[in-house]
Amino acid sequence: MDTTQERTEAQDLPYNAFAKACPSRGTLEHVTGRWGGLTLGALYEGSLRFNELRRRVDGVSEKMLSQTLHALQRDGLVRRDAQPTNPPRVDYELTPLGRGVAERLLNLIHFVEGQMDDVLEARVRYDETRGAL
Amino acid sequence: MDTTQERTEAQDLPYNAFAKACPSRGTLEHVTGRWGGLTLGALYEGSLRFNELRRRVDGVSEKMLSQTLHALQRDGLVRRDAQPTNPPRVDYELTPLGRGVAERLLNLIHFVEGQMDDVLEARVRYDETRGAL
DNA sequence: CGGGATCCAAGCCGATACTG
DNA sequence: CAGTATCGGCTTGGATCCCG
Repeated sequence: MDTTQERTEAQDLPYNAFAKACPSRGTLEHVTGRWGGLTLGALYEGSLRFNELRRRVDGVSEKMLSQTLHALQRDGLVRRDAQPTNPPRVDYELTPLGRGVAERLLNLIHFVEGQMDDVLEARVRYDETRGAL
Repeated sequence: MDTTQERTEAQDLPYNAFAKACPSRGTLEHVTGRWGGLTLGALYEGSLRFNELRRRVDGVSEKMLSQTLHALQRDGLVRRDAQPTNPPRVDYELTPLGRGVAERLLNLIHFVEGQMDDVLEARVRYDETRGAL
């Protein structure tokens, strides 16, 4: 049990996202960023080519997808497999580490999707009371 | 069938975050946004006051915390409990819905924290090969 | 203490054009 | 097909000041 009131909540763990300087925050932001999560989610079903991915992640621009992919690749979550053919063919797939992240992410995504009716209802109630002012 | 080109695009599932127009994307962004995840995570252990929360979520500004809290409250994930005392006391706590989201979020956060050594190592490898150019 | 309002810098991100 | 480079608008988000 916890006698001290100062809980860092992870005295035994080396990384703590709640601390400003922790590097896990950066990775978390790549992963939960606007396109990071959807990109990892899309790749969970299997490897995809650049433009396939673009169509899957509806609304992402070339630039942002490219940027997102680079960040994820650098963090070791995505692997890039380029064949020097003509026309070029480049496949992106999750690393084992990426699969672990994507799994948790999809878990969250699906949960939220499943609760959207409640969320939308809550919004209406909120806007009724607050928006009336 | 769908003769018009304006597709509501979720014939089998009610919500699909991969579709550009799906409202779940908005909620997902509140939840996975820069401060949303950490805020929900911090509240998972119990209700907190505004400035307690601010200290927990290291680095967040008043403005962003306030903004984040409003969005989460509107989505029905956080409840605000204000006592009209002097000085004022306002407690924030998760709703049952918020607990469900926070659980999945913490799952992701802890997983990433646990893999940071691998991530950092991957970054070094990436920078060695690509940064050398 | 618990915020709201404002100003301003940094960056996110899309559109476009170009390369291999 | 698979990207990179650049420009520019719009948003994000921090700092500051203010109020109940």
